[in-house]
Amino acid sequence: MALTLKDLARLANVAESTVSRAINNKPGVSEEKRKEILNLADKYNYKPNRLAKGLAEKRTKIIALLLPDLENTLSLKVISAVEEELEEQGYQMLICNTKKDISKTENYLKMLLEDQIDGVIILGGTPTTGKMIQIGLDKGERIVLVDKLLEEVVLTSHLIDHNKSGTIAAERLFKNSNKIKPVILIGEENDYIEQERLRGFVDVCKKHGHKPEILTGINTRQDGYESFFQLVNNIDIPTGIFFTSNIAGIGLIESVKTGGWLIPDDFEVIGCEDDIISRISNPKLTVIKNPLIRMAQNAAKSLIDSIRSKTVTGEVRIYEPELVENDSTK
Amino acid sequence: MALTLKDLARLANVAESTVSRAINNKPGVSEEKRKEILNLADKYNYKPNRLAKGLAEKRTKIIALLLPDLENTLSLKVISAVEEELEEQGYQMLICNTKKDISKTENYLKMLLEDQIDGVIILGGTPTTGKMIQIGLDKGERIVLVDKLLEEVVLTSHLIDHNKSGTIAAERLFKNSNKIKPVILIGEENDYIEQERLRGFVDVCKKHGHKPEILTGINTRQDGYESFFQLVNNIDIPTGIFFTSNIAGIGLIESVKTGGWLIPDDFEVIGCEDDIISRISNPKLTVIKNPLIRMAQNAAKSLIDSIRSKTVTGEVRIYEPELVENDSTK
DNA sequence: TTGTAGGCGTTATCAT
DNA sequence: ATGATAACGCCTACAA
Repeated sequence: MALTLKDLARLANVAESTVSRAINNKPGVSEEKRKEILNLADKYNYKPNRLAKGLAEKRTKIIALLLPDLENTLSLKVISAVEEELEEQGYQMLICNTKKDISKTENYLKMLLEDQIDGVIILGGTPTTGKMIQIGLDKGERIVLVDKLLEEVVLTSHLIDHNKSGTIAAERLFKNSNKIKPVILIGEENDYIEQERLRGFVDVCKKHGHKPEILTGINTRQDGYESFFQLVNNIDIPTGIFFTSNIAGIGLIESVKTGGWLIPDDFEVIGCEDDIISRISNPKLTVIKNPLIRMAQNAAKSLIDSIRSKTVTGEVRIYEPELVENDSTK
Repeated sequence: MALTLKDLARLANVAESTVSRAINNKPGVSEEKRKEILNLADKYNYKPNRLAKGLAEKRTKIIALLLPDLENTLSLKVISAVEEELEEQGYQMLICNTKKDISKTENYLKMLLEDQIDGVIILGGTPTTGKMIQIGLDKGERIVLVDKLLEEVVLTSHLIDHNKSGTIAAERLFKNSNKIKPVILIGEENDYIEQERLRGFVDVCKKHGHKPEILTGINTRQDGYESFFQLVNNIDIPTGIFFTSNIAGIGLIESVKTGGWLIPDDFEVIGCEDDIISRISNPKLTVIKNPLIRMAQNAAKSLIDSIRSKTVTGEVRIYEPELVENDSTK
């Protein structure tokens, strides 16, 4: 069993409180004693017990990261970014795969309330209820949102301007010619993010005198593959396609190629997310890149800041997506 | 602030110890009182404090997952599998990205020693020292290894027969013809896993009267792309290539195609790991698949088992890789 | 500057 | 079957 603070006190012939002060760099100890105690602590490799400390201080230096799922590399990116930031600050991270199950989220927020974790980062796609929001309010800034819009309450949020993704994509497609036929493939029709992208895309198309063809429910590779058949009856060359799921995009590209068409000559396509899929695809995809890593880092930072300072900013930061040009556009 | 056990005791007009017994389903409470207390607990939504419980019981229901990095989807798979298993058992998971830094590993093992976490799962690639091993011994079965061979000490381990990966790959390449020219591309030459794969591959080649061409240090896409130039001087058709890095394999395939050769007609290739890369690749890669998810699940299970039962098995389980046939072989 | 003592929320030991 | 009470390891008034 490891050394405790009490042991250290005995060894140094001082009271526990003195050791505590020395260890935590708090005033009220003579430099002499502090040095002595610190040396002893070092010598015996003393490590404070997080549990006891947490119990006494009502903070644990652990934060929870709530994710909608653990399926795509996106989650990994966020995990990695948050972990790195937290580790630097001496915090630890609990992963919660909500699988979009709302009760999991609730459990973690309860832990927050009970001082068993210091804060929560919620990634977009994680479901929430009104009840939780109240908790968020009570606890002020100990919840931060990443790529998740919550209208009912003001929480520190790091948001992506998804509308802009749509506009950037459309504008890129019209860059070379106004005569390109615009198509957009989205997933869940009712999803806020997808709606924003769609809106941005449609708006720019209008500006160019076009009304884009809109295909919804395109999530999987198979969906993407089959979506081409819906376009094929009245094909106009050139056609420009923006899809919000890269894996669906891969499917689309396959069927475009199978049909004997060329990318980017006949079809120009733009994907969402600069990931392994877009980089491996042939041709390499031109994509709209979201600064997720930066967002996740900042989220972790702002969370820790607010835990430390106990201030409530309710700050909302908007991040701009950007175009990454590759070979699927000309 | 949430309700405590003490509050509950007051509400029920009983002693704290009685509430504790009731809550934890321990004997020594009349059914009558137990019902009453449980009802109260439910009504007031009582949740025991993990920290206090951990402090008193000397266990935390938290385990640490030590990873070499958070770069590839492999880590995500393991995280996901372990998380799922633990969640079912009421455990939580702390992610530790060691970045192959040995001191990080040590910190977590120290936490183990200090009862701040209940167990550790170490994934292959994470560095360890002799000192830690001693800790492992002291603590018996609270450490389990996944795809990591530790010869100095007997710990519960879940290992992959990487040698077999090599033999399966080679045998598949020789399946259609004995005249195929075997090539193997590996990464770090001194890595145990890579050596095993190489050994298995070479052995089978020998059996077929061949001595394979061996290229080492092939890790990145670029490496893979360039590796082809090393073969190109004396090309024999057909050639069969086994690479242990899929991303390098993608590079190789690109340069094969660029050279005007066909896969699988001229070159048959086999990769390692059934992942997003192998599935998206064109042609879809025939690969050696490792049952990592199953291993990770079992590791989590065996860890919890040994925590619960406090028994030491030192069990070593070997998992067999298997061939997944796709379109990069004929 | 230093020490004493009570508390954080729970479990466990010993009486009753 | 119950209830006090002392741990668990640390922090923090308050006192000296």
